[in-house]
Amino acid sequence: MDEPRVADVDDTDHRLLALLREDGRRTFSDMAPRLGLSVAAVKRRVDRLRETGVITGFTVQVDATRLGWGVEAFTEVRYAGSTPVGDIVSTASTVPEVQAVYTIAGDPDALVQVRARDLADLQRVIDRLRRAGTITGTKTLMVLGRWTRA
Amino acid sequence: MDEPRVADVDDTDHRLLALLREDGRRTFSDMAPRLGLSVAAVKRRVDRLRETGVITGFTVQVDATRLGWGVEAFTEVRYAGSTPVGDIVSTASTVPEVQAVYTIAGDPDALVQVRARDLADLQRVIDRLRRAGTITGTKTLMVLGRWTRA
DNA sequence: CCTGAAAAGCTTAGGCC
DNA sequence: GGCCTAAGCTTTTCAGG
Repeated sequence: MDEPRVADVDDTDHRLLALLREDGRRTFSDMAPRLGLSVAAVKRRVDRLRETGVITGFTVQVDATRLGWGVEAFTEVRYAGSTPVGDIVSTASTVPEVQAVYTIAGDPDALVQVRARDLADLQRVIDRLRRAGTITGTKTLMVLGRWTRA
Repeated sequence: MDEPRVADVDDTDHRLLALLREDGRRTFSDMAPRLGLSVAAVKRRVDRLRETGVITGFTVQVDATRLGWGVEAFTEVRYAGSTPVGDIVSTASTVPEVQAVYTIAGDPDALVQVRARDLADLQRVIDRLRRAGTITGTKTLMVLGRWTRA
């Protein structure tokens, strides 16, 4: 558990990660010629990047709108100083609509990313968040549009 | 281009997507028995989910901290009413540290997610954002901790 | 229209240099 | 890092419901 915070990652590793960010299902034999390496060398690098914790996993990217989850929002949460940080996270993470919880230095205390079916659903989620711990206030930012890298 | 906003996705599709969210490199033959389908049926479903735009792609998940990008923040941006929405997005997206730009209804006008090497780097990014369009103010929320679904 | 089964070709895993 | 081989996976094709 005493691993270095920053792993040794050379330029080839960065190019490899860029290829996998573009398409996480690329095969080793697809990447090998692009990187100027043998197929086995690519596999060894990917294995090493997983072992050193640089690569934490692979996932599918889904268009939530096409699944009927068309409402996106960020809710800023402020709570009493006595509330442990973990409380808001553990409560929020049980709500399926909550995608991410960021604990923040200063004001607000946390930022909660939400994906909801509709506005009534969003309302329900916010109500639920307000019941967690000793929350003193929330402010919800409705997302109109988004641009995401890659 | 006149596709339905919400695609037909049955329960098996949802279970399939859950498996791929867990591990985007799962093989069809790994998923087939878990879904109670043949290998070919799984492939056909994945192909269909891509064609209908439900699956937009596959990607690798990387621990930015281990790559030396240890600072994460959200910057709220407020700008003059005359500034077109696209301006802030097109400017911000040219900054490599900017991970995502969310345009917001109300106040603030946008929320910019940033990954920076250190605080000096973050400062540079915020300065750059402030020079974009006619920005009237920014407020940066420093991320102390994060919880993300999956 | 949907599904499942089989075969060729390709990819991966692991040992070796 | 490269090369090799066995095992496993993907893709296509074909037949059935």
